[in-house]
Amino acid sequence: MRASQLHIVTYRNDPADAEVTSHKLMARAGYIHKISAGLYVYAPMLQRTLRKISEIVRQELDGIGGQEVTLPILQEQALWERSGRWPVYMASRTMLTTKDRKEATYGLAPTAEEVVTEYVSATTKSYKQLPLSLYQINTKFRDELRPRFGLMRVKEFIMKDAYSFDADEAGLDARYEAFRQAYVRIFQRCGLEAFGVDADAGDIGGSGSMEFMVAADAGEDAILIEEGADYAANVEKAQSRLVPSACDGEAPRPLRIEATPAVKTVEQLQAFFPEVAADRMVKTVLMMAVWADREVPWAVLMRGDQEVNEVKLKNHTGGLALRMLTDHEIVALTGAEPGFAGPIGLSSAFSIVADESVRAMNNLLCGLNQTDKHALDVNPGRDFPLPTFAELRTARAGEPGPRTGAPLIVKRGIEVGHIFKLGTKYSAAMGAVFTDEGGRPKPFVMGCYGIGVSRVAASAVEQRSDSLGIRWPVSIAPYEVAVANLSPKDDELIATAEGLYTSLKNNGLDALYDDRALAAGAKMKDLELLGFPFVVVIGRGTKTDGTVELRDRASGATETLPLSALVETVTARVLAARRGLLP
RNA sequence: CGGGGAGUAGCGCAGUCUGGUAGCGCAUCGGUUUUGGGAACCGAGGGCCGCAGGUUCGAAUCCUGUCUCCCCGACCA
Repeated sequence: MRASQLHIVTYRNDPADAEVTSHKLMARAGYIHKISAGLYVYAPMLQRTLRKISEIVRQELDGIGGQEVTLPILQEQALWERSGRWPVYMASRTMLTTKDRKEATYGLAPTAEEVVTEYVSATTKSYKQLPLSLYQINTKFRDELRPRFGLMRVKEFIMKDAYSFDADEAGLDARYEAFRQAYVRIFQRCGLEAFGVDADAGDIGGSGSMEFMVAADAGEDAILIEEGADYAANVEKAQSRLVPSACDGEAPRPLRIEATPAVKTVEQLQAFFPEVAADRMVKTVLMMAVWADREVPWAVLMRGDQEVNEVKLKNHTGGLALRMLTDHEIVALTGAEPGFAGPIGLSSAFSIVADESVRAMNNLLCGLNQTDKHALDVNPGRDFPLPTFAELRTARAGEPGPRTGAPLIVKRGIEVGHIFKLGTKYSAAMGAVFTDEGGRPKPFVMGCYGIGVSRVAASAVEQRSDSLGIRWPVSIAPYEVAVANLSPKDDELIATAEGLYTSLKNNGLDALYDDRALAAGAKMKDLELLGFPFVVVIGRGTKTDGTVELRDRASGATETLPLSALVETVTARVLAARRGLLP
């Protein structure tokens, strides 16, 4: 293709509202154009990249028996009521909704478990039709609380969503593993350094789930990694070994109650009682678990030097969402100002749970629901009833990992894929059954598998860019090689450039001929910003000694080659790069 | 939704405090000269100063309301 015929629009300034690299570069290079918050035009050049990513996804999923379908984006409320997810998505307000002329309410697909389960239920009646893996590459909608970072978090995005249906758990395990391996290959072929981590299943639900992360400083997720132990987990899910407190198992001392005027936080308490370390304190975190039709206040007892993990807590409560209590609610429910809640004399309105870190503590310091007072040398079981215990702590970098005890390190990551073992969550709820070998109805055993296609493109930019601009992997670059003639008025050089371009195209390369009448510097800057993996430069040298330059955008290397060797060399390079990305 | 910031030409910004004919750089269009690292000169076009109301002889500027966008938190591919 000739660059002069393409809609290429680049800018010299970053857009003022861009924060992260991929947003800045994609906007400057004209790949995206914002229409409103979280809504972007994908320009023609980006469309080529998205098409290539989609094609890699198709090849790999077809390779494990996936079949492509298209599912409706408009999904009626009644269908979501049957799975029980409508109130969940209403509570988190994740789903955009709309009404038709009959005032029937529809959700705009954030994901499609209900629709695909309905479809498979209606069309799949026998175990002989299983296993079945269906996927689509389609627009998804999420009413994000805060869209940001360019294509990273948007209201409308392209997702590949796949769903597997098996007769039993063993089948699901096999399917899940096949998808996991396909995902590894997909991200590798897209030129991304991605790795799998243990993850929370969130609103999708199910028994097991793994996220695929691209390491990048701009990533919104924190991942804890136990080196040498094959353990990596999203901080939402990560565990660590607890470092014991000095007070664990101490011989109980008599209870004391001290006046602590206006001393509310662990920090303030440490200043007030310098002899009591934070890990001898128990804080009482008050949260409201929210359902569609009710709310239940929860009190969480947590060792003073630890933090509550809200995802773990939400899962423990079974609520659809969590929120902080208002100051007014705290006073009404505990009888004390905020900052003085504690397990002693706590209202029975609260459901109470303690983190495992509290289990062995004795002689601890905590609140007793009286303003401006705290209790010391408190002993669980003696001074307040033993609560149930659960693992609710947020694991932190530096703590010993759960496998070998090697210290956890933290990395930032962008979530590009997520796979889930759903089991029978949806099929059982929606009555989606097949007939098994014994002639009995059984719910499908399901898995679901997502890849953020547009996010993959942004991640590639995020992970591989340099100060000059984007560096696309060969496999997903809009064009693999650009031929740039720096003397756009020299007929001889024009002919040379066109000849090279045609030969490269005839060799099956995805080549671009940059025939735009730009000054040499401007043209080179532009091609570097746009991120084509290889650039062939024709100019003065071509005229004087019959050489051309071959530039490798990834390495920054420039080679000078005789004109006669150029086509063969570039073709070999591109083909090698394509192969290098194959597993 | 809570807290902080911003809306002036396609993009990046100044002007607002202290009211008085709307500016700069880049981009765009025409012309001449250029052509290996974001060229030079000459000329041109482009604005409801986010929107609505108010104060004033006069509002980008002051006041009120409202919408939008960005940043920090909860959500997720």
